[in-house]
Amino acid sequence: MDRTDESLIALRRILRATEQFGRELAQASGLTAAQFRVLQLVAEKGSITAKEISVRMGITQATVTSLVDKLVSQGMVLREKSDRDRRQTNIGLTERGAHAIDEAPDALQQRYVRAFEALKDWEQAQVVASLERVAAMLDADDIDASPVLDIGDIRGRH
Amino acid sequence: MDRTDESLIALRRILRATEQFGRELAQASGLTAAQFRVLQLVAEKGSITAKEISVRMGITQATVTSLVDKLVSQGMVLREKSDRDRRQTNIGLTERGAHAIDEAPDALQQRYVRAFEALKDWEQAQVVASLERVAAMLDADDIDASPVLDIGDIRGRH
DNA sequence: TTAAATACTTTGCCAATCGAAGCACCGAAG
DNA sequence: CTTCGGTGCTTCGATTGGCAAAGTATTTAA
Repeated sequence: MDRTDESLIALRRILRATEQFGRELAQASGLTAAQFRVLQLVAEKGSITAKEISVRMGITQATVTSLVDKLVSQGMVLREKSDRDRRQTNIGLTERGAHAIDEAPDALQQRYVRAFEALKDWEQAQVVASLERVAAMLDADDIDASPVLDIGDIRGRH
Repeated sequence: MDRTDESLIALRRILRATEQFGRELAQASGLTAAQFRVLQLVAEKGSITAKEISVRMGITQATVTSLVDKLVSQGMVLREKSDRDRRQTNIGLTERGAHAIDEAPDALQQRYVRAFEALKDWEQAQVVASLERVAAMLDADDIDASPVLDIGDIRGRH
């Protein structure tokens, strides 16, 4: 088996583990993975528009609306019309939301974080470099958006 | 920002790109990502039971049934009662299924594969090593849950 | 002032997934 | 041979995430 296959297999393992991760998170926090990601974005920016969430997550606004609905009904975030532009809705974190962020992820990432931090310094550096490299190789957006000519030309219909 | 965060961010990028990947695959092949994974398992083993699919994919049998239903209705696979144990259903690949496997994935992995193969030898080695390491760190989770025997019982509430 | 663009919501749809309940079948214990 | 608990699968009813299209405000350009 060649290296390419090995790398694909490892990738698949990563994906699989992560899916599982997400399901456990759902269990543990009462939030689903998608809802949690929204919550993280809100927390990260303090206040954020639906539009920006949709762009950052790569989903449509309609979907954002429905995710935010769920978070609102759980009291995790709240909507507020923007004053600057009254078409916009700013989504902000509540106490509960902040609390959920603090609690939930910890349990989930802990294992990975611990293992990662147990690596030697140069090992960590190597892992980060490799992950970033892989991310770049996979990231279609990069390629679409970049002026690079040699890749992806044949792909056609998008 | 510390290395741990960097690695988590890169991981997230990988996941996101992969989701996108899946959606493109759905577009290109008429199969969804989940259906495609089932198809791959069938192809890999030649003939496989629903149970085994559910274990390998980490989903319930109910879900497998519905995925296989869709593949059957598209003529990609077929069901056959096992002779050895008539409770079991063996799921086998059709011509069309085999064909779909040959066609679809290629177009999709191409981007990654090309980029990967463009790396220098030592870079490839490093990427593979890092991915495997990360997979192992994430999988640790599985190890808790996966003594295949007790799965689904101990974990209880799902 | 009016028309086009933008930000969001609503509606109606589909896929993936689950748990619970049901059916068929196997194997072991009588 | 009959009965009964476990196993493999399907059915049913929900929920979530996701999308596209149409609708509602609101801003901006003409």
